[in-house]
Amino acid sequence: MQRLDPAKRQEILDAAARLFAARPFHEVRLDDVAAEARIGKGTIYLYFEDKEGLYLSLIREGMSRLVNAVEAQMENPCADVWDRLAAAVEGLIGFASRFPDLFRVMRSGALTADDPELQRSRRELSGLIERAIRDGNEAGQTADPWPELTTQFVLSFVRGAVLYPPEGLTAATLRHHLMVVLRRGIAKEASA
Amino acid sequence: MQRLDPAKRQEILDAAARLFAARPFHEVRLDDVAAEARIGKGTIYLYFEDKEGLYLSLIREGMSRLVNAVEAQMENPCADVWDRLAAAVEGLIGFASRFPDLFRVMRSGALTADDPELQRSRRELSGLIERAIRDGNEAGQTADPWPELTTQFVLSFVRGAVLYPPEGLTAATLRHHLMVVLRRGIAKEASA
Amino acid sequence: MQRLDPAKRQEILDAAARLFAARPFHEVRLDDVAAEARIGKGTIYLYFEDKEGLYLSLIREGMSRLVNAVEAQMENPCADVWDRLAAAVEGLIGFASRFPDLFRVMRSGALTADDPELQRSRRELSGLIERAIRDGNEAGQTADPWPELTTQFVLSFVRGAVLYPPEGLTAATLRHHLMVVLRRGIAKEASA
Amino acid sequence: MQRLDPAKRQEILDAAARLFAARPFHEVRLDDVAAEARIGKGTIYLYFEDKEGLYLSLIREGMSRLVNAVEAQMENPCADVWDRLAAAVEGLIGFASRFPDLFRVMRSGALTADDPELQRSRRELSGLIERAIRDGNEAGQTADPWPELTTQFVLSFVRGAVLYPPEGLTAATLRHHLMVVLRRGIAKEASA
DNA sequence: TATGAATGAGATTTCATTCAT
DNA sequence: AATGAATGAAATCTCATTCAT
Repeated sequence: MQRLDPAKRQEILDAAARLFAARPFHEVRLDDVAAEARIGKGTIYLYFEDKEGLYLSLIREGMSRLVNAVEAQMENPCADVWDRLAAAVEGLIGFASRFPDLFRVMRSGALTADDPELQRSRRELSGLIERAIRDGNEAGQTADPWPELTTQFVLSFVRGAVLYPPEGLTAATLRHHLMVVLRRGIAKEASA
Repeated sequence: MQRLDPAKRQEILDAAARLFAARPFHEVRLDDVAAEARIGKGTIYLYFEDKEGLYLSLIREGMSRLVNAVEAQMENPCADVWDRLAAAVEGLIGFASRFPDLFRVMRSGALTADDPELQRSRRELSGLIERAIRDGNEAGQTADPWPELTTQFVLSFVRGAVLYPPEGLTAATLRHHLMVVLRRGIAKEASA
Repeated sequence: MQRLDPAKRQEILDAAARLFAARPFHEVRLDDVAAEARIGKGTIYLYFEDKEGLYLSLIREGMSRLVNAVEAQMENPCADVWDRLAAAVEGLIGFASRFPDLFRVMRSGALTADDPELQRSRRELSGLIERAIRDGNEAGQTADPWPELTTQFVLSFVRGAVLYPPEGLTAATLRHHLMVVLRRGIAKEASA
Repeated sequence: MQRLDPAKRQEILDAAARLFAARPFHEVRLDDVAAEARIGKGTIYLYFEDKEGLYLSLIREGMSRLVNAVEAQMENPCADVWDRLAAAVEGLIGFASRFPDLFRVMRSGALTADDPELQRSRRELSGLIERAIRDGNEAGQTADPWPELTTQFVLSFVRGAVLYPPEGLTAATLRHHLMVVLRRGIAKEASA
């Protein structure tokens, strides 16, 4: 699956992202994907196992890129806890605005329940945020008895805000409000 | 479409909830639904327009029940803001634990983007929580510049916890933790 | 696979026999089978797994009927060796003329190499003829050092004569000539 | 279509023989043939019209070689009838053991019913054996009322033995047994 | 000449929906 | 009202064939 033209492979993935973002899986025809990518229908099968394989590749590679993006934003591990959390949020929101279709598909969560590679990515992403909180707990900056829960909250929040954005919400406001609530919510001394 | 045996109709919905919770829409066959509900396949068409109609009914009625549950919990409008928010959270979590399959389907968000009735329900649910926060703002108990976002936060928190529950999380713990974070996050005093 | 209407199942098999007899497997479309059987295309899948399953069922059941036909012809086990062999040949030729399409498909031998049920039937059919020859050997009527080989010869001969019949050949002549050659070929005292 | 490298053409035919011997026509992909012959898929089309053309060439040329082989064995026309028949049998069995795959494909009889060139070859092959028997009849060595059927018998005998060989059968035994049965079956004296 | 990526016609198969019972 | 056999439109997928390199 590494032969052939990687650029064309990516074009197919891009086309698929646009279509899967706009319609649920079963309403996207491979004919449409081929037309959107301006290739023949059979060509898809040179690059992907089948329709589900294409969908999974899209999500897997998107998830992997998202993890990398968040990791890159948080890269300075010595940084302050709040900086690291802000970086994580920035990474998530930045990814969502740079690849809105892909993010939409990834977050719709269909078909992906039990793919091991995806579960690994999900745990990796959660791990990045959890670790920041745990470090904060140890450093005495935060006092969060349920870091996993807070992590899910951050991820769900960004998801919700990006998929169903309230009227007039900017990325900056979203980021700011999330950080405010988060800071107040789990800081050691309730911000006092 | 509303006559016939309401109990049988509900059995079909229950069966559908179980299956749609476990698999994406296009992997659930009406044959499966009929078998799960122990009725003939044709019977589904006596109670529902078609497959999508069944799915929409499931979500619509679930959403409507959820709104009612939350509303019932919050019914005393004069109550303290925190009591009202706690009641809302109680309503959400209670519903999610009583109807886990249904909640899972409702929160997966597939196929439901543009149904007007659903949008109304969603706004109604959000409205209940938003109104409590706005009342809190006016009463000087809370100081939240973005009630809609905070509402989204509450819903996301429950969603994340229910769909991807951390090991060993109980409903009581979830409720408690959410209320702690919420209180710290938007209480007036906290920003004093 | 035993539910549904067995008569309709047989009609599908009959239609398939006609088409598979006239064209090789890959040139027979399920559309054609459905049209020939005057049913909808999907109905085939109610009665058979898939195209190959239909083909296999056709051959398996044909083979089973052929074995029964030959067995029935030979049913008197005390009979003279030559009578039994003549009966076997009669059974083969009779089956071939009663079900020419089916026989043609069965003998074309495509796709059937490694089906266990078919191998069993084939062995059973061979066994009937072999046993007659071995009994003949023991009774001192025949002296055939290779009963299996002779059995294959009988089967191949009938196959060849039926699939590629020489100009002007009648079933009676075929039967007569085969028996003459066979009798002379393996009788104990070379007919002396 | 006859230029290009004859050795490569033969390699393709050999690869095709191996594959067509193991699987029915429609299960052999040109991809497989190309891989087996270690050439590019497009190259096949330089040497053959299309897939069916390749298959027909394989059988035609195999049949032609078989006829030549049998002809060569029988080349002394003045020889004794039994010697000529033994030579024919020797030619058939020798060919079958030297080219088992090719023989298997040729004898499976798929797709070749109405090719004129093949029919000519078939008649030629039959003719060689028939002529020997007719000469034997005229010379008073044999007394066979149905030389065509006897020819069919010889061909069937070899076919059956090669396609479904009994345990432990050698070419020599096969040849010997066939000649014994044949001699008894149609010798003049035998009917005296 | 040789290749194998690309193609798309056309095959198999699925499954929501219908309807005779 | 209830059923499930029957249907066929429409989907996925295959693979012989082409053609730019």
